[in-house]
Amino acid sequence: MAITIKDVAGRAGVSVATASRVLSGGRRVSPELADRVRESARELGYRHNAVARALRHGRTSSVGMIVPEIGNPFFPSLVEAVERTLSESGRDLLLCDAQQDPSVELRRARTLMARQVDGLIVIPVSASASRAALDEVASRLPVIQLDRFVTDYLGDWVGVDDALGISLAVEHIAALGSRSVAFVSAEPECSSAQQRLRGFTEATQRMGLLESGDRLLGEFSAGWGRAAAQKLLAGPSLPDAVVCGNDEIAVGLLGEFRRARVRVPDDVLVTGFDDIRFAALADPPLTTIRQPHEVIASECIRLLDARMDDADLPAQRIAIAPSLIARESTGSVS
Amino acid sequence: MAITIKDVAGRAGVSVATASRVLSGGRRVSPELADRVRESARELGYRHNAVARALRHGRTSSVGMIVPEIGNPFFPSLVEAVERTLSESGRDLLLCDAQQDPSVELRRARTLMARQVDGLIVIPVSASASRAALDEVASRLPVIQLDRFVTDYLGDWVGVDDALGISLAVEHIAALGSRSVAFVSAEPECSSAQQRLRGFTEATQRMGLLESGDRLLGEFSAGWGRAAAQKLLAGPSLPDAVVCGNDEIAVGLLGEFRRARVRVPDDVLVTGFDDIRFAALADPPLTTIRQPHEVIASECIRLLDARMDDADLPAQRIAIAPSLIARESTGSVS
DNA sequence: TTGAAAGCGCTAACAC
DNA sequence: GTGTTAGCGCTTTCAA
Repeated sequence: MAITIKDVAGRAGVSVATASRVLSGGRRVSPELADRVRESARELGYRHNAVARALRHGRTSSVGMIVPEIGNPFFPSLVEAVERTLSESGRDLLLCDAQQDPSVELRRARTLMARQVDGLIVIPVSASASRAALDEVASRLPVIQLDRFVTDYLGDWVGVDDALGISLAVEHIAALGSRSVAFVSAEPECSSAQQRLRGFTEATQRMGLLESGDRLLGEFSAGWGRAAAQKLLAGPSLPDAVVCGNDEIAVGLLGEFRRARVRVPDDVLVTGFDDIRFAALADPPLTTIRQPHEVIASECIRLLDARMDDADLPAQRIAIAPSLIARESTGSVS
Repeated sequence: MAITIKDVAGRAGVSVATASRVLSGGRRVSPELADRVRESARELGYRHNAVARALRHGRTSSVGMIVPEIGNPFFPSLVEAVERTLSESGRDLLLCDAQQDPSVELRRARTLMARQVDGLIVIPVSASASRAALDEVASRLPVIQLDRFVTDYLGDWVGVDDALGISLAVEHIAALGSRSVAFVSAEPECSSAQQRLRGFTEATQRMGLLESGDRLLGEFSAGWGRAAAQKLLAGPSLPDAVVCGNDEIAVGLLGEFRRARVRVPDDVLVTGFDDIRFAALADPPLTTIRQPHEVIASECIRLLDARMDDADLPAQRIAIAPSLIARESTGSVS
């Protein structure tokens, strides 16, 4: 059996109360006893039991996080930033993967609640079907929606301003002289897809651009990018530019254009969204919308802490402005 | 305060023991009482407290995992596979990021131990400096090294056969007629880098290939791939082929070759390692060595469970054979 | 300043 | 089959 505080106290010849006071920082203990306790803890190799502490305290100093799919290259950077931010305040992250399935998401939310996480960060799988999980959790625990949000759900959210991001892309290609522009993105199943679609519609109208071809809506994957490129290529004429809903789509699209000997940016401009690690390594390097992960993560934790402090705080929705990173796929770099 | 089993028992008019028996499956309870208990649990919205259960049981049904850097595109797929495998047996994953720093790695190991995880999966940051963390953990807890291992450390390990992987790549390019071959990889700081280097040396010797240029050793990043490409380009002549230590390096290298108008595979063949998501989307699509994540993850959990069953089991090292995925970067696809 | 003791929520002997 | 109770390891009153 592991060493407990009782063993430490026994060896130091003090009560467990005193040992506890020394070991968990709390109240004043005479220097002499304190030394004896620390000494015997060291000798015995004592390590505190966070489970027992949590049961006693009613807090676990841990935060749960549910991600739609950790394999998706955008999420790990967010996870990394959140984990780092939490660790600064001595808290740990319990990470769960929802496997893109709202019912898995709900199960994960329940196990995290059972584990008494102090708060929960959710990137919802779906703008509608994730509602059940959020409602159930929110009645018991501080929850922050990260990156995506559930439609008409009144709860805290921190993420990038998706619509603004797309409008940055549209303005960029318009400034480069594009008149006709296609949009390749995901079906508006999650809020990112919805907001990016809305951003596209509004920006193109505002700027009086022609929309070429249908808006092609599939999923946030390179495979869909490929398929969409084929549809565009099969059409009567290519647009001047293609704005993509995320980088994976854009990379797939670039690959298919390359295969078809369509030159980017000479024949058509292409933009992505997220600035994932490989955006800069694509051929050509991809102009995209960068999300400031660190800021998003730290705002998320700040909001979570505020919510933990005061459950009655009015809900906040924090939309953070992204920035455009111009690369060769829009010809902006020689 | 949250609903406890006491509340449920009270409302059902039974003892907490009976309520517990019903709610946590255990022993026989008369159908009538069982129904009453379940009913009142439902009405009150009772959810069990895993922390209390863990304190009582001495098991948390959770497994810790420490990853060198979750942002690195290879690790998320491993994390995903591990998380999925664990969830099949009702266990959760506590994920920590070591930020590529052995001292962070040690701290993370300690907090995971404090949280009483039932076992720990570590992808060591370093083949030498990660030793301290492993030793400290292993004296108290079942640990499995995943993917990488610590030199001369006698403990379980599951991963891909790195040397074999590289030799597959070398044989592949040799079969395609390459005579001179360069190796671009990371400094042998972690075991993957070490084994891949060894695999390269042995395979080239075995096959009587010329090694062209120095082995270029930097880090597992696209940036290093770029830099290494420049070094190769600055040399007197390009090798017939470049075998890269991982896909990120290869992708960086491809980018730089493209910029320099070196044609792949016409002028030089290039191979990667890992088969990350973007290997197939690179330009040209990258021939690489695929790691079977699912198999690796499930073997890892199997071994962890075996170790938890019997701490005296002799250490096992399970090297899983990777496979070569031929793509256009070695011209294997028309 | 220190110690004794209660109790966080749960489960498993142990009694009945 | 059911209830009573001890106790997992820890912190924190409450007394001394």
